[in-house]
Amino acid sequence: MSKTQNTTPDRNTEEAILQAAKRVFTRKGFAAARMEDIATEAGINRALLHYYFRSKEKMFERVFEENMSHFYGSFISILNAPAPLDMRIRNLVNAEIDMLLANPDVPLFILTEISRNPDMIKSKMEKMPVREFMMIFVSSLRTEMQKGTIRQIEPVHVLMSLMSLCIFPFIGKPMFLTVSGMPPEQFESLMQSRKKVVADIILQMLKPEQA
Amino acid sequence: MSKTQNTTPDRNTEEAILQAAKRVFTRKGFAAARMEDIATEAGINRALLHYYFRSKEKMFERVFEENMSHFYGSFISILNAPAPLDMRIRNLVNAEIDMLLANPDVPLFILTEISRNPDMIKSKMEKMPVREFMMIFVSSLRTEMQKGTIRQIEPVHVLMSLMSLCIFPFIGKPMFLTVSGMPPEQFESLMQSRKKVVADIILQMLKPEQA
DNA sequence: CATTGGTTTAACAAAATTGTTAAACAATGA
DNA sequence: TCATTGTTTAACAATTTTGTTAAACCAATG
Repeated sequence: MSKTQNTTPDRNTEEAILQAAKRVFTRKGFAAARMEDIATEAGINRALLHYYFRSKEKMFERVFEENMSHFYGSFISILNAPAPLDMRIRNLVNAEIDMLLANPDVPLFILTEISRNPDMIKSKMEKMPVREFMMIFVSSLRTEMQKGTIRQIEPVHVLMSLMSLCIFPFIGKPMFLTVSGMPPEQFESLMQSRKKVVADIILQMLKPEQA
Repeated sequence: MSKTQNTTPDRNTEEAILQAAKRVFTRKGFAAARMEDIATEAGINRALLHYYFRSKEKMFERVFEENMSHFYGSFISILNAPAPLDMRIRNLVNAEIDMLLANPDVPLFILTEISRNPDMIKSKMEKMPVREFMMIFVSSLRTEMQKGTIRQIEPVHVLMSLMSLCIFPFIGKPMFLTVSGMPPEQFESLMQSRKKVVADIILQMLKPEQA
């Protein structure tokens, strides 16, 4: 919110509200988030939320779309870059984990909302080039298999493993910290070391059999 | 609900309500679940829910505890069994994936509720022997490392990978099906084939270096 | 310095959701 | 068959949450 009032629509206020909404929705999900929470987070009162965004649903849509971009955005560009497969995988894992460190609550948010409103995904998904990404990835694997440079393996298991290994630790973080007794500050450095671990696992999966 | 009314408290009705509550809470989470939804699912009306369980919170607690047992239950017994490490890992993965096939919505439910109410976990967790499980697992890995039968590797990464590879596909299922275009009926058989894939990955992680 | 126009708010209204109660009901046993 | 007792419900009350509005406010401009 701007302390100094303007005669033109206040982009800053709108943006500040949207960012507050993003924080609250992303942490709590649609159903548990209260308009009051968002107003407080933005430092204003509820009526103003409706002035800028007519309803809770409309605000949520904006937040969902932004988070969707974060979630899928990191994939896109990397696998197009012309580089050896192993480097592309290492780059992908690094970018993905960096994105997750910057947006740790996004995966649980996205997957929860999708599970609970599966129809939403259909429409939103079409705006995102996710399927293209999948196809590119799968077909580069198949090409390498033909050449015999990697092992015969279902590409779907490779992709599923890659995503699982990167994303799950962030979804399971609170449980993991409690169970392990690890101090929260240490989590980031664990994820940094995890970049190499994950990439190594995936490349090991692909390595031609030898014994 | 029982069609025939009794003069003694009706265990069946109570149980039927609890099962209905479990289905609804597990699919929608606490905040999005409506008492009305649960009543409808159980084939009765709302007042009866309060007759058996005073409040939404109390019903939820029962459901949460049951789901918590499912979530952690499969781990416990297996790693105690005296068998070679590789067999114990294969058994663990098989049991875990079987549990998930029977309760596909449980992980997202548990992790969502824990994220949004981290305090709850502290108290509930103490009733579950999860930490013990972790300790057993970690120390058996360390023992093998001492003996040189497995590679030097952070046990925490092994455990984290194991859980990620098993659990994440169920959390990401709706997204995954949409993105891949795979028909839902095929998901179960994918998970069956995944048992071997996951166990192989973990054992590969542990195999002494050789190249 | 008064008017103008966007901005902000407090107070209010409407809707959705949870929780309560008094009375009807159905099976059992006297 | 009638009274008893646990079961079930419809109607109601309370609370929580979302959405609306009229009026106050403030900066810019003439």
